[in-house]
Amino acid sequence: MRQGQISTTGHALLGLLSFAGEVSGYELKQLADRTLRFFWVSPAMSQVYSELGTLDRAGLVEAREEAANGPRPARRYRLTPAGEEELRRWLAQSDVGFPVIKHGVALRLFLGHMVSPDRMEEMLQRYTEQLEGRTAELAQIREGLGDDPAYRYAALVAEWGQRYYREEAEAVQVVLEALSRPRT
Amino acid sequence: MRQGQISTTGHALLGLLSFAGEVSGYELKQLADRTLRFFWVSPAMSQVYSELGTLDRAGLVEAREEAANGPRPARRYRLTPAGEEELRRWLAQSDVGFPVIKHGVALRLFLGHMVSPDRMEEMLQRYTEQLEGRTAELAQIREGLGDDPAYRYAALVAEWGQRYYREEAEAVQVVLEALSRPRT
DNA sequence: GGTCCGATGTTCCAAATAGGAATAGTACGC
DNA sequence: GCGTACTATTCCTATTTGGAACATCGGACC
Repeated sequence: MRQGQISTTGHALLGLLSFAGEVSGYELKQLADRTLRFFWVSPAMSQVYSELGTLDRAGLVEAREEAANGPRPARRYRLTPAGEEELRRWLAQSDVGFPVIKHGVALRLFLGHMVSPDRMEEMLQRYTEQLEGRTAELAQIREGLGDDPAYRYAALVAEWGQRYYREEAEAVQVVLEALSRPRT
Repeated sequence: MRQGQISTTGHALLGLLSFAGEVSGYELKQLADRTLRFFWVSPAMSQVYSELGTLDRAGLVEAREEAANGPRPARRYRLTPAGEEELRRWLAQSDVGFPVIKHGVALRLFLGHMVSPDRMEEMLQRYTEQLEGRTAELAQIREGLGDDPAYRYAALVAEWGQRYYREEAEAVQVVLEALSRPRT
């Protein structure tokens, strides 16, 4: 939890800023929802703002107040050289924990002895549909990235994600089949 | 976040208690580390105890103070009928969110433009090793479950997990190959 | 022109979670 | 008899979540 002062979320936001140029907290949250969400928890609105405050005080991002006479004034943030340095340092040094999953479907399957077969099947079916939706979303994102070398790594992650969703869908089918077989 | 008074973690603990019989907070945490951890966040020690307190006050678990003259006295908890009912209700009614992953490896791959190729490869290699370790752990657990119908669902989850780890390992290999190809 | 709606933009608050440190008693090997 | 590891619980702090509340702007619509 402790690595200097900046949390993992803080570093993730620095990472997004390294793509984004100059954005408001609101836009940063939207960017997180379009990217981070697929492999990390997209931080809450409130956390985006409080984290930006922390990063600002640490000199890792720079805020620019928009002219008050323009449209909707907003504070826009961008990465500073110190911020980029900190991000590189973190990427090089921080230890990479094993992924943590909060898998509600697996949790409920685990407690299957307390769930009606109908409900279980419905749940798995619904998950399959959600997976299709996600796959489509990700496919569209992947397409949008093209083969622009600037998005090389994002593309790799998107492809990994698509693979994962496909595999999950298959795994669910296997479970459904196992459940439909009468237990010995 | 709000579903009566009991959090998701609370319900997960109720679920574990439905397997465990009568256990102390410490044992419950250990059980969570051996089971829940593979598909959910294993709650912190402190949270296990505070959650047990909440569940107790709600009448969903029952505490029994061990005789003070015995060995290490411990408060042991077991599920009450009301607790089982609540668990069934929750399983039947609560909505099942799409899984959330905190995937440090994917996060760092996403930010690959700021990571040295060596570090990236080392990280992916290390993840592969961790996956092998986890697969072995899970295989052992799966074996321990045998084909006891009492553990039917646990076995399904364990098999799903093994599948997932295998797939992750393959996906990492694909990424490693893509990275080793010179970019066009 | 006025009015409603949805998107933008930010702050605030309460609760849940995470991650350990601190504290103790007990068992067990040596 | 002593050190070490395991059992057991409590406490503290920081992080994270999930929204409500507030305000402003741009268009759509009548």
